[in-house]
Amino acid sequence: MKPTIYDIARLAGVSTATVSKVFNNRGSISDKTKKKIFEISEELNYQPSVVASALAGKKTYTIGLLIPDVVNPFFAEMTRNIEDRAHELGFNLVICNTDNDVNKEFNYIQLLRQKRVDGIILATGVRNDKLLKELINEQLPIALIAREMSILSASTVLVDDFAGGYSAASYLTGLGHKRIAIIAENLKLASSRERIRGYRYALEEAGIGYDERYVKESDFSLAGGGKTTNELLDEPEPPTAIFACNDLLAIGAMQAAKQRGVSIPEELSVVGFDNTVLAAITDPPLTTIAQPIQAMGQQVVDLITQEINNPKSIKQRIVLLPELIVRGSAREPAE
Amino acid sequence: MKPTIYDIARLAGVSTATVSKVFNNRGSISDKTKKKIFEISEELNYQPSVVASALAGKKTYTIGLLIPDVVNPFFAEMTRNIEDRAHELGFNLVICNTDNDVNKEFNYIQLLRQKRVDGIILATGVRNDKLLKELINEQLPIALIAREMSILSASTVLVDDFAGGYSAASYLTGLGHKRIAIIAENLKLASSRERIRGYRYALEEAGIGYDERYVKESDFSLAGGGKTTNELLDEPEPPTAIFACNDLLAIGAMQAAKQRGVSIPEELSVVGFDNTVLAAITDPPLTTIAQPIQAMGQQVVDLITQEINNPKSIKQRIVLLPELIVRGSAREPAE
DNA sequence: TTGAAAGCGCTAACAA
DNA sequence: TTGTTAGCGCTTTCAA
Repeated sequence: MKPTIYDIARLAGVSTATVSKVFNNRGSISDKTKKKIFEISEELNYQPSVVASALAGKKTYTIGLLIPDVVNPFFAEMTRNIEDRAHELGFNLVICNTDNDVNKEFNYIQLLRQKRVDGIILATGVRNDKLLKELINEQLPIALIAREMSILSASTVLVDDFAGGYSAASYLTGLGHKRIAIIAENLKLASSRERIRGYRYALEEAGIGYDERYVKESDFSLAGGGKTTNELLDEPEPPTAIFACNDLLAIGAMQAAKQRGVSIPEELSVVGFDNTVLAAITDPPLTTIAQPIQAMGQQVVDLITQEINNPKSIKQRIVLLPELIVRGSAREPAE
Repeated sequence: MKPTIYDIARLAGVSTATVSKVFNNRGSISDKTKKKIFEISEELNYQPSVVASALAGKKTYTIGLLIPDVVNPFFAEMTRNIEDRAHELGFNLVICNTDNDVNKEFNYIQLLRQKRVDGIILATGVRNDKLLKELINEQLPIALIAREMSILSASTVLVDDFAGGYSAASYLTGLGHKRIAIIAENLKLASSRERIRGYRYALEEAGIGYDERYVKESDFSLAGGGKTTNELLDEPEPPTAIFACNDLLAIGAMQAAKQRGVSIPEELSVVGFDNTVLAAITDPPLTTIAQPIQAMGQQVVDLITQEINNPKSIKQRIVLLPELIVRGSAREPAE
């Protein structure tokens, strides 16, 4: 059998309380007993049970992470950065792929509650307001990353989507483009709407009218980006530049354009969003807006652990600035 | 406070034993009490504590997953498939990014033990034999995916690397290539050696001598693939085809070749391995060897849960066949 | 069909 | 500086 605190106590000739104190670094224990306890623990390869410890009122030291899909490079990077920071602070991460499916989200959240995770990080759009309010009432620390949730008073880390949309579009107007299209992922998302607002602001600033024909919604996939691009290029006055609201859409756009013989960036400029690993791999490499994903990951973890350690700590909303990464997929328009 | 089994029992006018039985579907309880218990649980939103349940001798229903890095698309897909299957079977996944670092591996494994996970899936090359033996002795179910570990008697799921190497190389010989190079990730890995062996076998079968100058080791990165490719192309008799042992290396190879004006596939054919999402994104799209990653993920989870549910179940070693996916990065040699 | 009670491994008063 | 002891929330055996 696995050794328990009792075994250690017995062999060291002390009480379990003493052993517990040694491992938790509380109370004052003589160096001599400490040493003895460590020696014996070492020898038996004692692994204190966080299950028992959690039941006795301490934390489980695990955090749940709900994301749509780790295969999506943006979320993979998010997961990595969150996990890194969590690990630094002594927490493990339980990963949950929801595919943005309401039922899965609900199911995972229930499971995480039963596991008594110390907190939940949401990168997925949980639309079940009732559930969420329950969680908050239950005092289960919740933090949001790259997601808005107005009804919810929860700590949040986001990127300034307006600024992102603005810098993408103004980069394109700066290059001299007049017909600039935007492909957004899901117009219901606050982030999409903000990016569009930034785009619009940039166009107006450049004295270019906002033209609804150039604003498209697409499902979140390569194929979706391609399809929408074809629609755009079929217009009588096709755009000379496309700003896609994420890298995958941008790549779909590039592929579709190439397929019909439209060369990039010569005949069509493309700008993406997210700066995932994919952006460095395409040909030409993708000019895109980088989300400071590492900082974001670190921040959510810091916010949520703060709340875990002090339930009445103030909830914060942190907005980080995105950054334009110029690579090769955009340049001045042809004529 | 969160409702406990006592609250439910009291309100339902029964004992905690009865409530426990109802939730675990054991013993025989009258429909009437069952109904009552469910109603009350519903009302209080009772979430049975798996922490307490685990302490009382049941499972934690969580599995640890050690991978080098989720950002690597191959491991992201692996993680996704494993998580999906685990979730289907009622298990959660704790994700651990080790960067193939021995210390991190050790550290994570200790943490997972303390958390009393029901099992650990290893996709990373834990080189600490002593640790591993301890785990086995401790009866902690371990399963390996895409990794060999001869000393270890643990359930294993792998792809037939020899067959993979063979089919990549024989595809290239079939196209008429005579000077075919191979870039492997880490010659210490059994998988690399097997792929090389398959490659060699195909060459010999085609009557082409095995030439050591064409066998290169590279670190696992885009840059590594690029650097190695440059070395290869600098040879007096440069290869007309490169088989890279993973997609990332293959893409690095393509990028390096393009950069020096060598066009793909006209002047240089490239074949990858893994068939990650990246393969569909490059230009030209990458011809590569697909690992049946979904089946592999499912199988490891099935193997490990089998062992979790029945500690003396027989350990298995499952070998799946890879498949050549022809896209656009390889064709007949020029002259 | 139901319940009493011991125990899982640990923590935290409180006492000594 | 160390120990006693009562839980934490659940499961399970045995009895009723």
